[in-house]
Amino acid sequence: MPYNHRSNSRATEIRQPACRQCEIYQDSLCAVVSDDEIARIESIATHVNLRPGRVLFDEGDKRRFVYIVVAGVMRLVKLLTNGRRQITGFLFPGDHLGMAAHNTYSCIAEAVTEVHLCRFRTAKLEALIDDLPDLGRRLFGRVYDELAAAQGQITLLGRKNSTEKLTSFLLLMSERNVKRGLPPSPVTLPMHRADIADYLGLTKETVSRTFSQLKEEGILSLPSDYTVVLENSDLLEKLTGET
Amino acid sequence: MPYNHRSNSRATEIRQPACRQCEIYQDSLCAVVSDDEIARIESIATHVNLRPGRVLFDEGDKRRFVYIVVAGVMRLVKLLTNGRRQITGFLFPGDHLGMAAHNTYSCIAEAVTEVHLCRFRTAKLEALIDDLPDLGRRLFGRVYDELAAAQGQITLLGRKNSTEKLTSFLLLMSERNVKRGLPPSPVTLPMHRADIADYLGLTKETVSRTFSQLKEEGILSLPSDYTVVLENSDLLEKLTGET
DNA sequence: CGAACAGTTGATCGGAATCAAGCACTGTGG
DNA sequence: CCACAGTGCTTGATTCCGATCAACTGTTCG
Repeated sequence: MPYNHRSNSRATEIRQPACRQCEIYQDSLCAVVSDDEIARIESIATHVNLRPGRVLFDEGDKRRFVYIVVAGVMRLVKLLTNGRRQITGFLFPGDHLGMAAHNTYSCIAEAVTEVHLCRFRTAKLEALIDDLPDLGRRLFGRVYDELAAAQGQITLLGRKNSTEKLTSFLLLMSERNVKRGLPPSPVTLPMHRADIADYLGLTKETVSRTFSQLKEEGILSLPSDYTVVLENSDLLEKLTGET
Repeated sequence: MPYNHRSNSRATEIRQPACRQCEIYQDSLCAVVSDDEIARIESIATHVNLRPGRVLFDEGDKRRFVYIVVAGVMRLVKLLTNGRRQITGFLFPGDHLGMAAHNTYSCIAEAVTEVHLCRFRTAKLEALIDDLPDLGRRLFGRVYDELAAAQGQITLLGRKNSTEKLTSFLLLMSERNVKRGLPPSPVTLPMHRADIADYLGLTKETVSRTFSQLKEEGILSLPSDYTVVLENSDLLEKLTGET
């Protein structure tokens, strides 16, 4: 399994719900200012760990919990007939999952790597949101960001070719690095080729071929299967098909 | 132009902002209970009309206004190099557009038909949302619905073939009918074949061929280019590729 | 060691795109 | 009034990109 050698030690340990010490709390919903607010969030939080590949919830399950990813990576999956699979998103530390207007989950949530989650009872969190307007506003902003990201993904899937899809994906991952204060390259891919394929609407063979082609052209190099060095970001950006 | 013969008379007339008399207010954000709330919404609303094809705002424009569709249909568009175009969504009466976490619009908004919109200054609406928790909650629910719809569209674009795409689209339009209290069939398509193609990630030729094939198989009939009669909904549903 | 798994590479196939022509309807001007 | 240009839809012929099928490599783990 990729990535886990890096996250194993931290993700498996059950952390006491000490939000102030949590390394992601500034980037997440829990980025609150007052001690009172954080205490109230803390009081309703419990914790969950997941091994790679494990299902957190299924499409259609009763929506009892909302989660925040503390460590590791999750994937959201939709299934079609013939075993076709679409990954609608990857979730990284600070991202939340399980919020919705309906009382069932709209897709499957699975662990890509070893994962550590913060868990909230839906009703309790929603009550807290009603009580803490700042929390609601932050959640609001998040959801709109997700919606904008979804529009980007729709455009990618509907109109981009395989090279444009993969380069767009790599740039997105690189930008994630920068947001976390890391250098844009190298990019560490926590997921397998098949997951990248199911995210980009391709097959793992095409993903592999496109990687090889970009390597051939000197645009990137692959020190390992899960580490991508962006050798020419300018050229990479030109290949995304975006205006 | 399709559809306009039906909406012309109503959509072109400038309506006084009398929310209680507005035929979509029960289905929209403005579905409030108290007279005070509706009065406050009314007080910040102005009105806009658009001819088919006109651009309401461009991607990257400063986000000054939020809109609600009162009559007609809008499309949200993203452009790529080579003039490629992806429609990320169609907006019908009761739908809103222009809400976001950022201060620029994330895509182009254009009128498909003659359109009548309610318009709100971003800052004023956001202040009102802070003031009226019910309004915020309703908006919240809407956005989550949009997110779930986007996940469906992602799955459609990533993994469905042309027949599955078109049948899924027609069923979606049929369900819209039912929600508005209309019979599931016939479905009136307000947009051209090229718009359907750019929504489904196909070409207009493929859309046309797929319509012909479904007609051939007796699954639907086309009294006109813009009217689809679903002759066999059960079979149509089986063709969507969904589990 | 060998089975299982992930990734790569090669050969072939097929579905949708592309290129092109024709049809139906609409609106316009001589 | 009718010729004709413009627009949108359909249908046909061909092409091409990515899927599929298959073989092989390298790594991990029991």
